Amino acid sequence: MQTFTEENYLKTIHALSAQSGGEWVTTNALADSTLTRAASVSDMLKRLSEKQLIHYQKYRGVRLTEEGERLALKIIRKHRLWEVFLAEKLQFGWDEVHVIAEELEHVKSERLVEKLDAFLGHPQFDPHGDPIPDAAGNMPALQYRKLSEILAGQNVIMTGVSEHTPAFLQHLDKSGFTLGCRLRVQEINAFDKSVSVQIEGLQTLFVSHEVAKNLLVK
Amino acid sequence: MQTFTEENYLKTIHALSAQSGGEWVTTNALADSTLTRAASVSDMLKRLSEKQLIHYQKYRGVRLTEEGERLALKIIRKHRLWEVFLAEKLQFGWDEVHVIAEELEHVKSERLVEKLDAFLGHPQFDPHGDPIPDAAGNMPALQYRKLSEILAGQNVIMTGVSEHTPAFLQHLDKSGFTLGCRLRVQEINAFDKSVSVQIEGLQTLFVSHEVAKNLLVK
DNA sequence: ATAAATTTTTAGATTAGTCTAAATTTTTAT
DNA sequence: ATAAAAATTTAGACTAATCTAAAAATTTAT
Repeated sequence: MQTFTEENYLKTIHALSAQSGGEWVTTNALADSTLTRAASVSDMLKRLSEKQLIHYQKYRGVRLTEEGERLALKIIRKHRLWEVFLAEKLQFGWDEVHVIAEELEHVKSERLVEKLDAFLGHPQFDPHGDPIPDAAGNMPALQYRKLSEILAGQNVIMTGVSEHTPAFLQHLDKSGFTLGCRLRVQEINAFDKSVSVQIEGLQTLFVSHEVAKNLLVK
Repeated sequence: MQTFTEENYLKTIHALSAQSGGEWVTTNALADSTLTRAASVSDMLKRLSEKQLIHYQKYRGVRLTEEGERLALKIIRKHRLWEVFLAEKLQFGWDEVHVIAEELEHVKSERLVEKLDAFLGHPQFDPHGDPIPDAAGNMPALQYRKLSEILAGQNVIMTGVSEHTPAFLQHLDKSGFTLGCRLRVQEINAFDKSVSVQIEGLQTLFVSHEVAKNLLVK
């Protein structure tokens, strides 16, 4: 049985590892993500390594063992299912669900997760478009592109975001972006790579390259 | 801000205090209820006292301050709302909801509680018939009697239970008792005080005095 | 009313998770 | 290739929550 904190480390290691394409995760990267000091991370890595949840080589970094991966995916599954619950059933905004799900994800009942999943109709994606692993830990592999990579004249559908901060999500709300909306890229500014986008049914607007990089489409 | 453990102490002090009709709660009673040792309780009482959440007199016992009471009621509110969610929305049995709600009750979002309350239709009672405090901490005062106090020949409605163990609740399930069911007390055994009860629509059955004491009716 | 029994508190240790400061290892730059 | 910089680990300390064993206070029983 893992503690709250251990679960958070596993989740963070998984995220950083996925983000870097399967690379070994470094102590400092973990310290940044968990808002602790490198020394604290070292201590925790020793503990997780003893529990066989990570492969740990001093000074080199870590990656999850199979068991660690399994546990991380369980936590991610719970986190995303709760996010769906909060957004769809309780009408929370997509900018609000993450913080609350950070607590709910640690509630420890298998039956609860499976019943919640059924109650929600076995959703495949969370309110940010992130895929929800199934009970066996299988994650719907999704191929997407960044809006910043789309050529002028193309039509796409918004499928997700790669930045989850409330500030970013609220900005999208204000602009009129919602998951599933149809977009037409009209022009790309050669100088600053900002994009002029037409959201179907709404007016055309300008999106900075910074924003476009974090908007996922297909 | 309180820790998980502090919240549990407040909740337990509230329960023991209510149970004893407002008496000061003793260290040993708390040790029994929280499954810890008296020494640990003493330590915690000192801490809660410093935080002004309890009135604590060494060797005498404790009771909640106004602030402590307010917090305890918030936790009880959350606990019971989650129990309703688990039973009504996720189809958990009334013997299963308590353990899971023990974890959910510590999730810290005011907005979450209020939205959950609205989603559930502002329920007044949890799946065991216990009243749910409102956002201001007001608890619907309920008057009930124990089935063991009802005279032969009387008709009553089952409104709650005063024993929440899975074993007891499963026993009631097997017998056919459900919240709100109509009961007719047919006879009381003079020797062992066991009660013969007719559950409306079902057959007559015998209930021990022990069980009858924990069945609440009006 | 005082001795015995019970309850409660204190003293001192332990564990998980954190910290700062110092030591060590690895990487980078010349 | 070696010195400087950066990253990581170790050492030692702190807090919350727990424990056991011993001391102190209260209650009970004669």
